[in-house]
Amino acid sequence: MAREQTRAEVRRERILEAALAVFARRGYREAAMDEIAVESDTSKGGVYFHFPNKQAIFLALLDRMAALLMARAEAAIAAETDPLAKIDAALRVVLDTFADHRSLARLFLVDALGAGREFNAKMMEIHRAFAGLIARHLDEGIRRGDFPPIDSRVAGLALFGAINEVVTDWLLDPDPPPLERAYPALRALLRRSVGMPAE
Amino acid sequence: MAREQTRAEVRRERILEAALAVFARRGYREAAMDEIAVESDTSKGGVYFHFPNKQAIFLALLDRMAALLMARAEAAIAAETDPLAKIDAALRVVLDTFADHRSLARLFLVDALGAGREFNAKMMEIHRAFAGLIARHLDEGIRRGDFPPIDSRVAGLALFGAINEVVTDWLLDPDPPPLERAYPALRALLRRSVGMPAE
Amino acid sequence: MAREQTRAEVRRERILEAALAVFARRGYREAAMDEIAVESDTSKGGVYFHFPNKQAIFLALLDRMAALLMARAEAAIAAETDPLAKIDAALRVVLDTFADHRSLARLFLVDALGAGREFNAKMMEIHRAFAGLIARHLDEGIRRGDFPPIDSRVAGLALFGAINEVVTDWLLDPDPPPLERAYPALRALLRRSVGMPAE
Amino acid sequence: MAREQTRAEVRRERILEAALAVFARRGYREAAMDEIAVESDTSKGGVYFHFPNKQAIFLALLDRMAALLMARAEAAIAAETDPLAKIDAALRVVLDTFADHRSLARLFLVDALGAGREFNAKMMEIHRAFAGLIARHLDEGIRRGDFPPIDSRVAGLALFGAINEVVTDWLLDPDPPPLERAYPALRALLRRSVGMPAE
DNA sequence: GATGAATGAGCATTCATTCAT
DNA sequence: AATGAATGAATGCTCATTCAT
Repeated sequence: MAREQTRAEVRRERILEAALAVFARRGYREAAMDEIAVESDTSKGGVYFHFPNKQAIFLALLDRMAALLMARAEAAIAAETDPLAKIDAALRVVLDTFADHRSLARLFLVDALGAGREFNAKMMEIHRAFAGLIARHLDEGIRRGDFPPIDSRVAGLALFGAINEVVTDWLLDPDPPPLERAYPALRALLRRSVGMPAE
Repeated sequence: MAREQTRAEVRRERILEAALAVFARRGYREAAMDEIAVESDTSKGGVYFHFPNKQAIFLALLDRMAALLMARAEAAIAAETDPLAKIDAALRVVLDTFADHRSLARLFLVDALGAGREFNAKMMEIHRAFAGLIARHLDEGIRRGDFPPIDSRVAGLALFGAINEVVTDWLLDPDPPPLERAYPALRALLRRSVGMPAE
Repeated sequence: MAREQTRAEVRRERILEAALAVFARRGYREAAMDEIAVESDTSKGGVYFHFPNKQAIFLALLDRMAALLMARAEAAIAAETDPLAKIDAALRVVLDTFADHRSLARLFLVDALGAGREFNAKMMEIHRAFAGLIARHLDEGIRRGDFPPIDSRVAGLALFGAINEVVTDWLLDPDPPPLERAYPALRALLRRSVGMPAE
Repeated sequence: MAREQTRAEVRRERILEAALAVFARRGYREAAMDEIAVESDTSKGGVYFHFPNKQAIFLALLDRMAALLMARAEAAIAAETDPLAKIDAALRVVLDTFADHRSLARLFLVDALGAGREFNAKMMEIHRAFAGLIARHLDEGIRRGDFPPIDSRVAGLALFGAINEVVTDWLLDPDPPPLERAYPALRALLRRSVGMPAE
């Protein structure tokens, strides 16, 4: 039976939350453990009791955010049956999630990539997870004859990258237009790229 | 007639070269000015005589690399007349250039993004320059009736992002397959995305 | 009852002591944080844990020395009732204190002034505190009819400056005569300047 | 016959002027040779051709300013016959000169003292020159029976210091009242200190 | 479990001075 | 005489990590 969270778990959670805020505010390199400790209402030693080092905290956050986004995308996809509707749904979820959490998205898409080579492996894993999700649905569409055949690994990456870039551009723009505005064009492009009519 | 480079220009060049090597080896944050000085066979003070700070060196390199890549792509495009051939040519140039300079590409596509928020503006500028190049040719194709209409700004970003992601995946892979292998699928996808047949 | 000093307080004290020695030996600008750390048997980081920067250490020392000197002067003054005796007592304390701590006096009277414009405000504050002390007693003497009236603010500064200069001359002299030797003349001058007979 | 200044002399002069401006603006330590070079419309190498090092420039300026001030004071004194009038005249000259050249006075009275121990000897020399000037006139007054006897060396220092402090206080005050306002009180004090009536 | 203190390697930058041309 | 380049020692400060209590 799931007991109440132990005190340790609560503390751990508080640290993660604080770290997310600090990383989002400062970026990975600029974030100081001191600040995370203060923001989580703990001592520096306390933080190190729960996490072996700074990297581990960041990694934990990456994992958690990736899992969340994946789960949302999967759910949205599962709720639809039509392959085109699935594409639409997933795209919408991703765009909405990022639009709602700008600084988080920035951390995830921009800072994490260059946070240091130690993160490269993890980032590859995450990117591949998303690209793989797309690829799996492509494969299924291809199998069912909805889409013409294509190297789904590369295609998955490419489609993921296409969305990524549009979001990233929006992230780096100091005075960005609403992200939704990119939706129709992106949708048309993605559809056509898999052999469907834009509309 | 262009006179020989002055001593200062030669030195400046040597510093940039050395910096490129060091940045590629270590990433931006890990690169030490000391190492750049040693590698360029200069003193630290000498480096600072030619560049005001570390950032400026990195920025100079980014600019230079972006210009080079843009020029190559433009040239390849200009050499073709058929819109589809233009796409092929540009894609090929980009893939080939990155494939030939892996660590440079890594610096450019991966490290630079997260090098610190001071670089975000410059990165946006560079990404937009490439996306804009694609967008211009899309617009022309649309105007000539080759492609169906689309929001070319978003499409340019998306296509740039698609290529980017494929290259980035290859960069982060510690044991990557040849990058050319991705070419056919990427080509098919790009073609279809602008309303052309895959073949 | 005052508990024993905490470990932190002890360490802080040790750093201040070491800093005083180093500043006195080298002057403010030449003093290196490294040296202070070594001399206080701490690490550089340790010093920075207790003080935010070099300036703060120097400021703390200035404050402390000023307070000490002021307290001694006040005590000596309080121990006398006759206004002339008060002047004598204060003058004696100041001269004795400086004579006993030559390098400290040098730091205080010579180096601190030119340590950088950041210290100007603090130095003005300290000088004014001493001049103010003198001015207060002048005012009282004037009120009691012991001295003829005068602008006590200016007079306080002037008298402080007079003592200052005699001490400073002694400080800058590489082979100085005993400072006490200046006492009789200084005493006569100060007395006369406030309208009292030299003897 | 004094030929026109050689080009070298002109250049030397320009450097001194520029240096004065820079030192007055930044203080000794903060002043960079680079800035002096630029401000004197020369190259750094050029500056070093005319002066062996930074110290030498500062020393030259100190000498020149001290000589100027001394000369003015001597002239003012020589123009009077009455000893009291001489005191008044000299005091007035000093106060006026400093009031007219605030940043220069700051350099001279504040920064120079703490510019580094290398300047201590020179500063002692300068201070003693002024104190000596006062002492000489005191001695003459004593010899003529105008003033009661006193140790004129100490008295000279003290009187110089008194003026100094009043000026210094005015210099360090970010929002100072006119310096002349201190004149009457200072005058009364100085007169009394040498045994003369305040008025 | 938690804390405050302590550590120390690491680093960008400054600047007086030198010197080949 | 003059210049622009080059030098390199010097230094304040940061920060992830450790550890005694």
